[in-house]
Amino acid sequence: MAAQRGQRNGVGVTPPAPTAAEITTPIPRVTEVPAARERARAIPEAAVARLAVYLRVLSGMQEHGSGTVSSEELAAAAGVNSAKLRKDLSYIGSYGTRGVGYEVAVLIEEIERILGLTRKHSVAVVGIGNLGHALANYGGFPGRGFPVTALFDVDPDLVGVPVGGLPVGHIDDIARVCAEREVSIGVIATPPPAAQAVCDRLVSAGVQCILNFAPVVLQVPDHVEVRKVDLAVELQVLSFHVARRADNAAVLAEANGRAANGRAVDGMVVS
Amino acid sequence: MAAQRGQRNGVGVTPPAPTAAEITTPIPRVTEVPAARERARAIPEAAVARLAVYLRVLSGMQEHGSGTVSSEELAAAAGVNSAKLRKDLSYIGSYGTRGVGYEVAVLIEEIERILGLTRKHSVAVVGIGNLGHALANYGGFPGRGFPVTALFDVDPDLVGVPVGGLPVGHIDDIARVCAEREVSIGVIATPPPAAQAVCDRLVSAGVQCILNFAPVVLQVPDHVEVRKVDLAVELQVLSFHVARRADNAAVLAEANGRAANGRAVDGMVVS
DNA sequence: GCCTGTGAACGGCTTCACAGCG
DNA sequence: CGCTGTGAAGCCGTTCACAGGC
Repeated sequence: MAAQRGQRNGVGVTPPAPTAAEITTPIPRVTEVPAARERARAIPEAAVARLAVYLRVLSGMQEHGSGTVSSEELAAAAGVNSAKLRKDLSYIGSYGTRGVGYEVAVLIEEIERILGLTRKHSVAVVGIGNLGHALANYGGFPGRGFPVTALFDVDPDLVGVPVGGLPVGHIDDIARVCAEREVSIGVIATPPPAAQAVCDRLVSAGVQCILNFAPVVLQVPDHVEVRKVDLAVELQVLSFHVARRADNAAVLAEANGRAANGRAVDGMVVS
Repeated sequence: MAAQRGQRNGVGVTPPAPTAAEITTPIPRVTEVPAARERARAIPEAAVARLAVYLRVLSGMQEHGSGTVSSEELAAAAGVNSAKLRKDLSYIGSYGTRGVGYEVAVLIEEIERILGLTRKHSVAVVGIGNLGHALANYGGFPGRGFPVTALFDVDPDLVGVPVGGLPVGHIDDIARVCAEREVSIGVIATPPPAAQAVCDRLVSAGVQCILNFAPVVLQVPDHVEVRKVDLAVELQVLSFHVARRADNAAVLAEANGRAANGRAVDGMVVS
């Protein structure tokens, strides 16, 4: 995956072009917790994403009645190695028992706390086409905690039509409706040309987190967090691997032909 | 986001536990191109994903009639810094002109070549629910080059029904149909419990690249490439940022209260 | 003079390996 | 003795800064 992250906006880094705010505000204000005082906020983004995966695996284990897991078991189920898993868990605290493992219920609780899943996050979906429909019908979104509370589109024929039990609103009402329903996450599922404008509207409406399905690089202020899901990119990355595989196969055929008599390098089934 | 990648299976690295193949195969076969001989295969995965983004931006520029771009312009449009862009492009060769920039047409061609987009990649979608419908209707998939040539589901009511102009096939025919239509990419859009079984079937059918939308960690052989798109994870990562923001805001309110008289750290609008 | 291409420095994530504790 | 928790090492991707050409 692939997340869209802006420049790291580290404190003290000179930005390419100073923003208006920086020029016109003579008295700076503390806007980032000083490194010394950061309260374990040092969880790598990659680890955060994995924590979400562990959480899902743990939920499955809890349903199957497991009370305890070792790092080895959990790691296998999550598709990572156990050292990485233990490191990831160590970022959120020490909730395991040496010689035994982790209590499933405890881990679930702690991960949910860290991920902020104890509070509900109201979601708005903008763009009720094929994808928007699918998203709206997900119904409450994965694992609960992300209720879809607003749908928007420009098409007048769609406005008012209920999708997934929720009537579609007109895009011009974004600001008002998002404020009323305290939307904290905006999902953009519009055609590419509309995406930036929709994004701007969401941002002015106070939405600070955006999940973007449109194949467009969104420009947003520093305080807004964007993650993107880009089908074209995913397919093209896979395409790259297909091509690489084909190339390697060609080279390997040749290599194996040449070095047919002696041992070569190392073995691994390639089909 | 976030790609699912197995252990790096580097040549010469002792695996945690030797596989059956390694134990029972006395004569190893070359299955990976030796480091010395690798033909610029050293493109970081992250760079590959960005190349796909550059490609899209470049296509837009070409339509708007631009013949040339500087690294600065292209980088801005793609949302990265220019150093990274130049580094990424350097992985595929030296196609720029010093003092001038890059020719749009040339870059497009070279990136397409590297990404393997000169050949078509036939796509099969499995699981024709909400999401599957949306994917099938994308019609030919982004930017051409990824024609959807097969749809599958278990539901007998769906089999035979045309979706996006293509009749849905039964899941039991995966192997035959994928072979016939030379499917190189399988897309899994099934409910979670079915995902692993579908994946296994795709793999036995010879599909080596999988795009997984099901919230499940797929277990696949080493030679199969899996990328996953995980809505729950994306939302939970955003949730984490919401929570972090809230925490910081609390701490900052306190900090600004305390240090109200003197300058603090550095400025940046936080809303 | 300007912009590309890239070695080198840097930083952050991953892996290792073992101390620490139940 | 087993498994967690973690400093340290290693590795890889990003950023810097400037040499190299046009």
